[in-house]
Amino acid sequence: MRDSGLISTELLAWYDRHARVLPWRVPAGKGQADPYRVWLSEVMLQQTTVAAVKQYFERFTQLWPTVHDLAAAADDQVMAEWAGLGYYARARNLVACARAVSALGSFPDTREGLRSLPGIGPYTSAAISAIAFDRPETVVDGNVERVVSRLFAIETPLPVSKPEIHDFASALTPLDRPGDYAQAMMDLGATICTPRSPACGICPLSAYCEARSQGIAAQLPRKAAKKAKPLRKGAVWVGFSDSSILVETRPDKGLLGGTLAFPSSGWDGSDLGPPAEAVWRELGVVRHVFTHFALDLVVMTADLNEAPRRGRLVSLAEFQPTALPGLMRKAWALARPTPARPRHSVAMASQPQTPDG
DNA sequence: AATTCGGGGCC
DNA sequence: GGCCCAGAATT
Repeated sequence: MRDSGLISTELLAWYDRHARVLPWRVPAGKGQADPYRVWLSEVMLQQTTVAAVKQYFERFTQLWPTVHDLAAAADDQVMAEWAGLGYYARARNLVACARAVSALGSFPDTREGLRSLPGIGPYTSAAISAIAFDRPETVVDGNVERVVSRLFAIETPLPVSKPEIHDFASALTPLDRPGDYAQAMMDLGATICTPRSPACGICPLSAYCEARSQGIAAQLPRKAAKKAKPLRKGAVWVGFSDSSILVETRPDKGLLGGTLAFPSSGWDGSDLGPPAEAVWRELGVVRHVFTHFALDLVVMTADLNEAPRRGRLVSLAEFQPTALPGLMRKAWALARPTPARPRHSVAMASQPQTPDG
């Protein structure tokens, strides 16, 4: 059963006046979106804020203007350019998807065809289908979940309410301008129907909002309680040899999979030792918070005189700290040779350093 | 249905 | 310090 259309009509009218200007977005009525740019932005935006994505999107489209360019890129370079954005399985899937699409010749133009590609799930397949191909697919992201939960005053907590939300969202989706409509819902959620204090006073849908009439908008959607994050501990070893530094590429599977890193201990039960025999000294502790646990990582350093058991030596001239994920950048910040803490200084006393707060 | 995946910005 | 973010893949 499809909605009468009042809500989508009101929303599209609002979007025509207040749409956000974004690097991957084509203004309404100004031509058709490039599926490659839509796809790239959607993957980058998975669980990631618009502000964080912007610079990465500009960089990627500059380096690789088409899906064929990206398909031809080296895995290591893509991983290096993705470094810092998080959820690195996205980067590995990005390359795999680009190569599959390049082999096909172009992006599939249906939700089902897109859904079969690596890294493209229920949300992203619907979003690309709607935005790039103007198909009336039901696009449900975190913004839509919030907007719909409030419009219909859905009290069932997430994620149990997902099917119900999808049904309401499906009924709202218009046959005309579904791509603009999908982006309008997300703009509304991002700028007006916000999580904590929604701006109902200027919302174009306030007259249709059941939660607003009940005065409970700010309390929806309800969510299941979250588990507490455990604190794990580990060590990372930043070894130097002449003008080289010891690094490794982490296994594709698991945390920080496929990223450039310094050799580290396990921090989930496994117990790897130092990557080389050396006199290691402690530089401090870095704390890093992941999605499901926090980590205190002791940063060790040494000058290496023997061949390392694992990892590889790369010259400091070629070493690119920007290719490191966030956690390893913190370790680098402690271990990095600086004028204040030179590597080879006989004058430097071996005073213990205080862990950063 | 629950867990595993990052990182930053904002209250 | 917790919450949220244009979620997907795996179990």
